[in-house]
Amino acid sequence: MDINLLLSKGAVIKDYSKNEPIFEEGGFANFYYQIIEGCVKVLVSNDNGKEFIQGYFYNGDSFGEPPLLINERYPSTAVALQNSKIIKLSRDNFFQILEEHPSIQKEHLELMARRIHEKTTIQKSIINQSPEFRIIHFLDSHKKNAGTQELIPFTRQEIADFTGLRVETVIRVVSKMNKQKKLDIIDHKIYY
Amino acid sequence: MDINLLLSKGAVIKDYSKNEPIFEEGGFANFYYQIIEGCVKVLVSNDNGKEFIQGYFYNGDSFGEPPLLINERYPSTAVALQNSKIIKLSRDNFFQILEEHPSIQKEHLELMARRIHEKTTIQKSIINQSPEFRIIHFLDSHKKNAGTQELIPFTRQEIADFTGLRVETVIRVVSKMNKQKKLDIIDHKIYY
DNA sequence: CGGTTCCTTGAGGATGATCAACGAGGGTGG
DNA sequence: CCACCCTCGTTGATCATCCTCAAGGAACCG
Repeated sequence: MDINLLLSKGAVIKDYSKNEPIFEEGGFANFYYQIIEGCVKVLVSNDNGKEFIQGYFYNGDSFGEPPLLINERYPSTAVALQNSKIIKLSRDNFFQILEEHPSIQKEHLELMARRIHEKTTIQKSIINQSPEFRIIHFLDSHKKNAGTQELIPFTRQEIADFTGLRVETVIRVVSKMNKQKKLDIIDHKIYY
Repeated sequence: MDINLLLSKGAVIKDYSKNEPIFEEGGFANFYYQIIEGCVKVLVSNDNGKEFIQGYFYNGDSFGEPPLLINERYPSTAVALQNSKIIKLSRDNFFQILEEHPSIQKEHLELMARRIHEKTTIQKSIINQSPEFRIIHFLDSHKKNAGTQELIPFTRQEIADFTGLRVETVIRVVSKMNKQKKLDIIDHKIYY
């Protein structure tokens, strides 16, 4: 969404430092957040501290809208992965923008639809049980261009957190896939 | 959404018989669907035919919008659980309604937000691994009123399909929970 | 060079899936 | 009314698999 529009409605730009939480699981949703510069991770964690990554968000992305739209508590936590500039707008003003700009509302509707679609395919890959299947789905969904082989910019721990697996499992599966020529590992880096 | 409005835009009412598919995984999304009378199950299935239920939908509910909104293929399948009357509207006319009625668009935005919220909490309960945890989450989310104990109107197979577990596991966990007084089983029926 | 962070390997164990078999109830048609 | 067939619930035994725990190696960075 246009930053000037946000500012004109009273949005403020806030700096977050690396690892600083932006909102936390269980808290009420009072703001619309959009990244101006930096990177944000949204995750749910379970009782043992194991975390499941919902997504990474970058410049221009908004995040955490669903609880804001339905006046619910956050089921997830958002933290800055680097020092980041984030613009935040209060709920009332956000709703006002949606009302005044149907095209923005439409954009958000499509965005929500896209997130649901993503979540459904992720659920599918998780239910399919096999760790290899889950990892392949993760790799596929993070490829920019089909066809060409590219470096995967994620650590094994991150892949584990995205797929709900454990690091060791990811390492073993990935190295098995390497032997089967399903991907390449060069200097510990994964190419797929 | 108001049925007369849908009809005025050229929607048609179609009868589906029990177990008849309404749309299928992999197919393109061309219609908006809303139930007039009956019941619909939306599910994803994996390679072994195991199914994971996304949700049941009843009178007045719409379903299958996300792929329609973003012009994608269905990741899931919808089937009628009983003989049902369903009203369907082509994509173009659906979009036209959204444009002409911002309040309807807003409703759908909120609906999508609610679905995301649900999915996130379900993911959370699945990642939390323990079958008991998953089943408790399912039971909680299907209770009408907190506080009072009510009959759970689902078979063990359905609970299994909602939670991604196997029937036998559900049976064993539920009967363990019964022994631990976390719920009651009377005449094979579950009260929670 | 010392400290992170990330990657790797092995052994062992827990647990849910799988397979097989059976019981119980409800509805239907002969 | 009874025999049959469904669907649903139940139980036990076995198995495969991923998690857990523990330890150490490799790469990177100030």
